[in-house]
Amino acid sequence: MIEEQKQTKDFKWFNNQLNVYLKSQDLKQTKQRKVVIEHLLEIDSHVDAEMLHSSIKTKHPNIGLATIYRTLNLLKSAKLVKEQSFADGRAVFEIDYPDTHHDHLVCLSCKKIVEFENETIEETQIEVAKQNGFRLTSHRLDLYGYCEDCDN
Amino acid sequence: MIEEQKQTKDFKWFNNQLNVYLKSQDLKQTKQRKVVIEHLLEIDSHVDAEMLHSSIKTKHPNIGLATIYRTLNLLKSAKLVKEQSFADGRAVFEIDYPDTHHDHLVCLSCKKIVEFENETIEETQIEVAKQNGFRLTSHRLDLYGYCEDCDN
DNA sequence: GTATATGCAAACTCTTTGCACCGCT
DNA sequence: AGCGGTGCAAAGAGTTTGCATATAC
Repeated sequence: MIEEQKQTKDFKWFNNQLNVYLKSQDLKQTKQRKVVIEHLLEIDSHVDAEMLHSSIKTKHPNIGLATIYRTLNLLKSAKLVKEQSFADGRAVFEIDYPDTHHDHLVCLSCKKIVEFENETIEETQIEVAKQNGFRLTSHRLDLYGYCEDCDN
Repeated sequence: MIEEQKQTKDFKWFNNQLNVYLKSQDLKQTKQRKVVIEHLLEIDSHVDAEMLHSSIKTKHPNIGLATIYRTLNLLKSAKLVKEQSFADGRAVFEIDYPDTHHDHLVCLSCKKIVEFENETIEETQIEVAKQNGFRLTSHRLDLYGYCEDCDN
């Protein structure tokens, strides 16, 4: 129940953010876009377009993959989701809650992903960029290793 | 001249490493593979397959793109090159000199890539991992922003 | 001589786009 | 009513693969 409340709350917030963006760009809210948001929030971790589409197809078999891609790109423009591309070429998306930047610790054995934040690393990154004449806008840090459970 | 000596030296080392690997796997050394290595060393930075192919086509118009891909994958198996995919989905390759870890600063405008090393970040990463019960084995850090030339 | 490598083109995967129709506002 | 959105299928980009031929060992 608590989960459900949280999801409803997030959905309202997310949907509201999107509406603001849509209005500012003279775009429209649609059933399909709401469905994509619902499923993004339900999954609430890293998904690729295909996975999201399968998840949606069960209840909404008529929503096409192209709409998923178009909606994800729209949400990207609205800065509501982030895109990351991994070594195998697939693009992976995750919700971009504002003011909640985090990096990833990935267990190579059980694939568990732990999110973390570290102020020292963030600050040092800005400094490194500055030293090289760059103005930093974003970064990506993934740490790979073995978690307690898997490291014997 | 110094550059040329360096390249020759690197080529011999690289070629030798590859020969060891090829023998261990009952594979063969070929003209094409040597050409790919030469050009990889000459470029000596991040290349995608297409760029490498253009660079090679001038002198060796008969070497196909498929061979470039096959050779890059071979070198990856031999742990002589690393593959990274950046935000746009293209796979980018670089020579993997042993014991030379570095991270990347990427200009979002001109796509220039600057390599850097930072001891503070490396140490903090190990600590963060430890705090989360992880034993760290590797990591990937990409900083995105705009370089001096592009940031106006 | 035999197994691997190559070149070419076709196939494949992921993502985007063109077009006719649908549905917000 | 009008303009943006959708679904479908086709087109694109990047990469891999099948096959006949060439070549290293």
